[in-house]
Amino acid sequence: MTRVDEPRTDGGRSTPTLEQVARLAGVSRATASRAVNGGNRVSPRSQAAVDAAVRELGFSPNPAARSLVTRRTDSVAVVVPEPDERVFADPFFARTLRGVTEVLSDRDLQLVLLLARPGEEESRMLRYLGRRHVDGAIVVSHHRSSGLADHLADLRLPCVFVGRPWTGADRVAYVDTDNVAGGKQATEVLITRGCHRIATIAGPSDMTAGSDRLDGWRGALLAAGLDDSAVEYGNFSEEGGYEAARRLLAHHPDLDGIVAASDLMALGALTALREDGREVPRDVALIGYDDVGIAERTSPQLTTVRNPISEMAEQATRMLLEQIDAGRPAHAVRVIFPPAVVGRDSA
Amino acid sequence: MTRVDEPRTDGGRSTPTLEQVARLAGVSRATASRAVNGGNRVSPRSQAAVDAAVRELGFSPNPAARSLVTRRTDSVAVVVPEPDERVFADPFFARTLRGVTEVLSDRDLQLVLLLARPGEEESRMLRYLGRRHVDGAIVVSHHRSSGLADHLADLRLPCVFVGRPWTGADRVAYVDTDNVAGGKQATEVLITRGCHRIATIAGPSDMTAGSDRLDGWRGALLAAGLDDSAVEYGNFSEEGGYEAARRLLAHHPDLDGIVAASDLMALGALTALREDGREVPRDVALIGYDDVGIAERTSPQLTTVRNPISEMAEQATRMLLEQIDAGRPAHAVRVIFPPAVVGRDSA
DNA sequence: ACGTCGAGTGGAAGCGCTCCCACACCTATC
DNA sequence: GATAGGTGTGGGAGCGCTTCCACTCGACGT
Repeated sequence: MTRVDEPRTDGGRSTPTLEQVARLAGVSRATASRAVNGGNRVSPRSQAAVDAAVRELGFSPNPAARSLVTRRTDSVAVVVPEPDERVFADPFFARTLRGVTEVLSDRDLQLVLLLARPGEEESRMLRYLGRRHVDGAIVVSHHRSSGLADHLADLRLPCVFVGRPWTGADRVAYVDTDNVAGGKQATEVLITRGCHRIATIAGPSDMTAGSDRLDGWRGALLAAGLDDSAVEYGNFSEEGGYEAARRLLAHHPDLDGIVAASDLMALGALTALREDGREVPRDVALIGYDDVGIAERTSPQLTTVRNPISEMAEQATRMLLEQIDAGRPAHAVRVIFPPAVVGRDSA
Repeated sequence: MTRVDEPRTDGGRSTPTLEQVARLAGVSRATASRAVNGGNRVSPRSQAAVDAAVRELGFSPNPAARSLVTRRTDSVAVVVPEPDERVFADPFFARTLRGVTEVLSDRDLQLVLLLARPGEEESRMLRYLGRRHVDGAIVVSHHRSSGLADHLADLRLPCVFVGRPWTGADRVAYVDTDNVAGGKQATEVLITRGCHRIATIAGPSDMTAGSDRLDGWRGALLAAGLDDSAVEYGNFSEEGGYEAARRLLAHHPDLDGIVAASDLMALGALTALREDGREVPRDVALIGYDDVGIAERTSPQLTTVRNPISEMAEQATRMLLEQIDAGRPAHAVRVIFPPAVVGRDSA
């Protein structure tokens, strides 16, 4: 009984092709293709035959072959040009991602997460995008990020930025919150409260969110005729906030209000204030920014400014889908969401 | 029919193909292909000509066309069958992802992150994997997850699980830590300390990490001739730990030691103990698990058990690459890492 | 001088799919 | 009855790439 062994490379069973489906269903490959893709202009009879064949063979279309001809990949990238892994710890990022997947799942598009630290990884990422491995990209840009917006505009790849990019903001679409307004509102809360000496712990100056919030703080103070010299910078982290607060206390011992550009920095400030024997909000009123979970766990609970993160992400994704649908060229639209003060106990 | 060949759709400039590169370089498409792909069996002359043409045209190979023939996609998935977005907040996850990208970047493979809540999203994910959109998958499986291991084994898709899967553990490769040993070691710390009434706040029983650590706890107690009846379950979260600790205190007021299956749960227990007027570690010794950032921020600082998370992820990825390189069939290897107690102040 | 070899090359055959087109075949409409 | 329009269908031409194969051509042994 000499039996010729099955080809071992595939374990005997190679993946079925549309050709085989068509043959089994007794139709042409063209009809089988139509049936598989939603059944436009296919008779119920053929449709049923193809469906049965697909089931029997366990057929699933080869995405490479498909996108070779359709010129679509049915996947979009979420680009995170972030130097360190703290992004993950950042609830902002998680929510953004959820917002994106939410919208994407309606359309059966796949999400490809591209993490890239600046440098070699970033250029690899640009290469990846340049090959049009994806139909479009959502860029969660926290940083000045080496002209990513311009790069993508040059590539003519549909893309939407979450958060205004530093450069190339006029060439790509983006969604953002009005950070100037948010900084202003936060400051006004303290002004209304009767604070006279209001400091700020600003975010990194290489991030639009940081510098915009600082501008808002400044605008509110000037409008109220107050001094705007008490500024210290932090990197959005708790430690940064702690250090900045200590510097503020050293240079401006008379301060009675602090606007922090993030809840984590406010948390650090809280510690510094406590150490300095100042009670919040009695001695110093404090307001944070972001309202992503931390603010309600501090004591006192943090008054803060909330951004509609999920909505932003969903909006960005919808805008991306529009671009993808409406042919390649991107359009420099922008959508700005309003922030909202969430009053709690610290101010 | 006279065809008017006016490709306006591309705005004049369509992406260059290998054909054009070859023509410009004065070689055949075959040679151009070889030159582009590492230049095997290509004369320096041809190589230089092709390189120049590639640069001039800004050519980048079409990945769809390439994978249609090579049958590789040069990308691997990280699968996260997690019901909610807390995964992102989990430092464990972030570190895993970093470990994976670390190894992947050496090989110019792209990471595709697949998030899927059980249910519709999960079946979409399986479809995606079934189409062999990726060359392989790393599964970060926290859950009993509907027989994912079996599914993937059926698909004959190279894959490695991080954390032993509940079912199908004999059909897929996985890396894990020895959670039984970890639970045992943690418990032994308390025993050595002189605790007599040692309770545990166990992880969810639908996760191998949870049930293994519980087994370790039990084993240590029995070996020491101690009672193993003080068990409460939590979902690895702070709140869960708090509630579990309260139940423990109610049912076993004489307890003098608690082994928590996660640092977050230990944190919750810390609060419950404080509320109950018990001092840690004087009245009750407490030990956590994971050592991912939280443990050193509590007061007292948490004694805990550390897992080599990055190493696990890197190992898993390397194993996946081996599978991918060595043809399709997966091999049911397993690599178990040892946990290590990190002594701090709480026990 | 002969064969032999390996390096370098181009022709051409696909990979599996979509979609244009031509062609039936059926109603409506005038 | 002829014209128009719609529907379902299959043939076939690619999409852009890799790779098998056949071939040439110098360099080398004998």
